[in-house]
Amino acid sequence: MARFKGQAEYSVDAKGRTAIPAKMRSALSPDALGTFTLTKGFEQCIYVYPMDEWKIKEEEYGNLNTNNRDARHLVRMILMWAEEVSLDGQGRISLPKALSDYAGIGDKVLIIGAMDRIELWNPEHFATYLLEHTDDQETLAEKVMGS
Amino acid sequence: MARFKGQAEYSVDAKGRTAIPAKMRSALSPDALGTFTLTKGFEQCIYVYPMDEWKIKEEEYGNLNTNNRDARHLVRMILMWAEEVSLDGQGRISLPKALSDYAGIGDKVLIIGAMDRIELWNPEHFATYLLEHTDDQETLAEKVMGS
DNA sequence: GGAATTCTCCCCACTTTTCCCCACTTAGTC
DNA sequence: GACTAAGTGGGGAAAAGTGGGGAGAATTCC
Repeated sequence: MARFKGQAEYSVDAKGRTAIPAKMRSALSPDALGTFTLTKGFEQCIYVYPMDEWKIKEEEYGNLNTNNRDARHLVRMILMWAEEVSLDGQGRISLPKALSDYAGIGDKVLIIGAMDRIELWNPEHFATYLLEHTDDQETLAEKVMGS
Repeated sequence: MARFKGQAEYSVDAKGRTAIPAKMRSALSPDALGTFTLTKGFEQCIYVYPMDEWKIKEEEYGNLNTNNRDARHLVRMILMWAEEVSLDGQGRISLPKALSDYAGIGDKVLIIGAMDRIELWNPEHFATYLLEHTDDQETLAEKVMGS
């Protein structure tokens, strides 16, 4: 499993391309073949899954019971936004317009490593997000991992 | 498990590099391969985990369910600050800018051994921290380890 | 159906940063 | 007091990030 971490603010050029940090590229499994699936993330960001990780997610969605209205809806919502992109010779990907609109990404993007995925944020949105979630780490850690 | 101890005030050069004290380097497990993961510590310092220790932490985060809002936030908060660095030929690491900004580290750094991790402090911040936490060791020991 | 436009992708070029290596200074040891 | 190891500083090659040109495919418009 890929383990992404770290943060970086990169620019998005006029063609809608942005580089994936070298540190994260080197964390990629060779199975990913330089291909990612981008999709709508929670909290107005873009999730970037390496191909191999995405396969696992896809599997999970495939196993949901499609007779369940909520499951059906969830799968639609996730898949309709999913888009496959590949690294170019310079280690960049190009952001699909629908997704960068959703995330409000202009000419700057904040790239965050979050375990099995990379997240792309509008830097200002992220700052706001941080202000709205000020729970300190100790409390959170206790809530989530405690016991 | 590595057991770091001791303290030292070292300089940070113009390129943002700082040496890891030889005493601590020799306490490293060979499994760490001279690689560390730096991350945001409590009380405005930087935590430095040898790679082998970090792997254990990472494993825990990887098992969290990212469909849970709090878990998602926790993973972001921790991993976005995590950065992997390696010792150079002279036994130094280079401090990522985001972290040295957070810790307010300029051209001097206080290096403290703290069991399984090393901590990096702005020397003045640490002095202030000491003044603000004047409970004497006996009282503390009783509070924490008593009974 | 054909022409024009747009879009995508690949390649090249430039700038900045990072990393590796060499060298000097200081401290500690025999 | 010389030798060895530890800490500090800097030069230069290599890699990473950024921007843009141009060929070819796809789309649109007439």
